[in-house]
Amino acid sequence: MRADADLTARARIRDAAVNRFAVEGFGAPLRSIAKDAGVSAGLVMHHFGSKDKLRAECDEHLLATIRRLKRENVAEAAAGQSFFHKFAAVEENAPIVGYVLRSMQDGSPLAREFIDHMVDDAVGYTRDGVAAGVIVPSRDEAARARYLTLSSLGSLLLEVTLNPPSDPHDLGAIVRSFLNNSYLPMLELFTEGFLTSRRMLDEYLMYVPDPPSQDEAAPAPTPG
Amino acid sequence: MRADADLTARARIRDAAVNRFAVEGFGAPLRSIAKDAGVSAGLVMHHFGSKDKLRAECDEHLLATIRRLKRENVAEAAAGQSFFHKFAAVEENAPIVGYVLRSMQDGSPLAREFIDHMVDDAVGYTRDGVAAGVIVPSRDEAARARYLTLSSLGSLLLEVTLNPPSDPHDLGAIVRSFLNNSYLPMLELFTEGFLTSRRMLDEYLMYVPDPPSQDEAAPAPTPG
DNA sequence: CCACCGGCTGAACGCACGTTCAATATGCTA
DNA sequence: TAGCATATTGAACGTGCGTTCAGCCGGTGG
Repeated sequence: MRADADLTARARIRDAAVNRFAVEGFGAPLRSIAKDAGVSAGLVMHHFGSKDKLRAECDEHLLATIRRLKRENVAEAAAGQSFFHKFAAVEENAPIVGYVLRSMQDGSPLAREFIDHMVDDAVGYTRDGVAAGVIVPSRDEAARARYLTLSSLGSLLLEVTLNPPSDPHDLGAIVRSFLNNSYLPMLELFTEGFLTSRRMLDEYLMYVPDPPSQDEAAPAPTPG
Repeated sequence: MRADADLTARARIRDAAVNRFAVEGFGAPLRSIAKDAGVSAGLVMHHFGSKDKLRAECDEHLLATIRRLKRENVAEAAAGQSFFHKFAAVEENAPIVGYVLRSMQDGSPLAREFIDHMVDDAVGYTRDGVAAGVIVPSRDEAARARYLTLSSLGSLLLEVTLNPPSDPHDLGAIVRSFLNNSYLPMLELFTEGFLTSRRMLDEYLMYVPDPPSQDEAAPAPTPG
């Protein structure tokens, strides 16, 4: 609460932590974070109390940043490619993307909140798209939005996990290449589908109640 | 080598390691693995040399088991649902699934090999399905197979990471509930698509060369 | 001037972990 | 029986980590 000297020290540590966490994961040593920020490890404790508190503040700060970026880019968001479109700007804010991916990797509350936001956004986009007639309606819009979001983020997470970038700057290239490889099959699937007949879908619809059923352990339509 | 006394000790340790790794991840302490197996930590070192060697042997053993299970179930594998169908038997071999998911989570070579196998299987299944006329052809079958496999496995990984089971037996319930929630949107997407017009796909096809183009920035999934 | 207070440091503590080692028990071989 | 290899243990070592602590430095108030 003092002058800028205080704030800059805290901010430097926080940013260094975000970068280290994004690159090495949350097992990154506190001492290397401190070194990146040009301070001692003790000072980190003095300012944040513990490593967990530091991470919590990073979470909070990143969530705020993400919300701001979303608000700024909400005009450009187009239905149908919204999940990916946001990551197109990954080059400029690679640390954020890396941090979020690391959060997904260890299932932190930030990942849960981020994903829930993405699902909510997807619900809105698909609702608009369906209303505009460019997206086919679903029998369970919420389930579809969650399915599409989890598929997109999950496959990205898997790809980055299998090919981890050493330099955080490489993350942009990896994400971009992933999108390039995904775009054709995704568009094909979205416009032409995958199955030629309705048989499997119709059979499934005969077995389960059609309304949106958030269920925990319903008897699956085990074929065979 | 020797009598069953030797084998059982090694095997007990290996199985205990698989279980612990599946439940807690690969950071699980060697001492708790040893306790699960009813032996001392030193004996684990004596038999396996190091924790990494123990894990390598777990990897090897699981890959062999997976290959065997695949061979046994290959008759039941049906195109289009093959990725999921395999996991339907998750209740009986939850440790295997948990271990593989943990491997994906940290991007080990086992995960890479497992996924490459899954992609290869998907290529085969879709080829058969296309030949039989039940699956629509793709302009890049390899890319589609990889896309579908990464999406399925990635979303499952994400779901399990966000809702980690404490008891490995719960893993089956989580996977089953995930499949239940995914099945409708997946079947809808596979049979009815997502977009109502071909515009985005056609526009994309105008911009890129249509033949299968493996991007340069990404390490290509070079088969064998 | 002195006293104080917060930013800041380096050294040290304590813990959990992988690993090593000397010692003991249990066979098998000659 | 002696002798030797193997299975097994408990204690100890070394390390990396988060965290604690006593103290230094610089500015501010009295």
